[in-house]
Amino acid sequence: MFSIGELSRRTKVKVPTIRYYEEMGLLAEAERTSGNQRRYDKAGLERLSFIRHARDLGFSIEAILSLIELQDHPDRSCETATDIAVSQLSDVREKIKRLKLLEKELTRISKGCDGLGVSEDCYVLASLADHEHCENEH
Amino acid sequence: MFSIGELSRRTKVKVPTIRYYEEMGLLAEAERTSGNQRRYDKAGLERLSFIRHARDLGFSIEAILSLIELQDHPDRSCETATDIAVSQLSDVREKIKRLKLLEKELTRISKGCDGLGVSEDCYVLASLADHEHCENEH
DNA sequence: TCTTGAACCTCTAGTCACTAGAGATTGTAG
DNA sequence: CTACAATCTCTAGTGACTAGAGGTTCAAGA
Repeated sequence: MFSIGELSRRTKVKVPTIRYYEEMGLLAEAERTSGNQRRYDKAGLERLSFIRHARDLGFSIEAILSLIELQDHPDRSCETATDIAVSQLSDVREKIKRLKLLEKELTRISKGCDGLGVSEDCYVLASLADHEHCENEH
Repeated sequence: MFSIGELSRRTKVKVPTIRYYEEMGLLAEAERTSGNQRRYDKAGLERLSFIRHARDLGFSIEAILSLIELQDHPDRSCETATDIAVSQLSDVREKIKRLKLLEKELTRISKGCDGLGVSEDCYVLASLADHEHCENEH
């Protein structure tokens, strides 16, 4: 059994975030000492690692809740879990696509400027003001 | 002179968002009719287009405020504007890098599942629980 | 001129996923 | 036994909006 601080150290999840996850129902309510402090065991550590990993992968709290519910009802099909992962994947791909367009435009914008003064028609500001300069939609 | 709704239509920025931008100091306080409704002209339209474009590119409200301040003091060097754009660009590149790693892992995860049931050791859940499965850091 | 109803106004509260701080209590090392 | 770090609960703040309540104004048609 270890404290919330120890759990935090082991999982790299901040203490207030752990309490927040508990409040959100991602973590079961922890056991308490006689003095009301939370104590955790291996199971708690594993569940928090799961949550942390899923958050790192960009899953929302809500999606993680579904995943956890699934874990707690192993009779159900795994399809839902796959669906959640697949939808997450398409989200990620969409984001990559958008960001690449932005990268292209930002590269163009930040290259164009000679640093001589805004009055000399700064390319950065002009580019942002005028969408016509863009080579792609966004 | 046109109304906030018309401005919204032309810039594709929602009405409450326009009011929010005004409150945040991104837009100057609009002129008002005798009945207290906002009226805008070409200058307002251009500034809002600028803001919208910058937001689309992922610039924060704060960054946009700096950019606007720069526009209002054309005596200053353009370097700051370039700096802001360059830092935005490196943010974007960092995000792309991270997302590509996630894409890889999510692809691996969502391929592994046969949909036969969570009890059969669902690959999605197992992968999320155990970081060791990852082929890369994150 | 009057009426209708869409568009406008302000204000407060909610969203997501935390983060920060106050003020009180508990656990533990020396 | 004493310090003091760590914990507790609670409230409020973050960013960039979004939603809703309840009231007012504008503009077009009769």
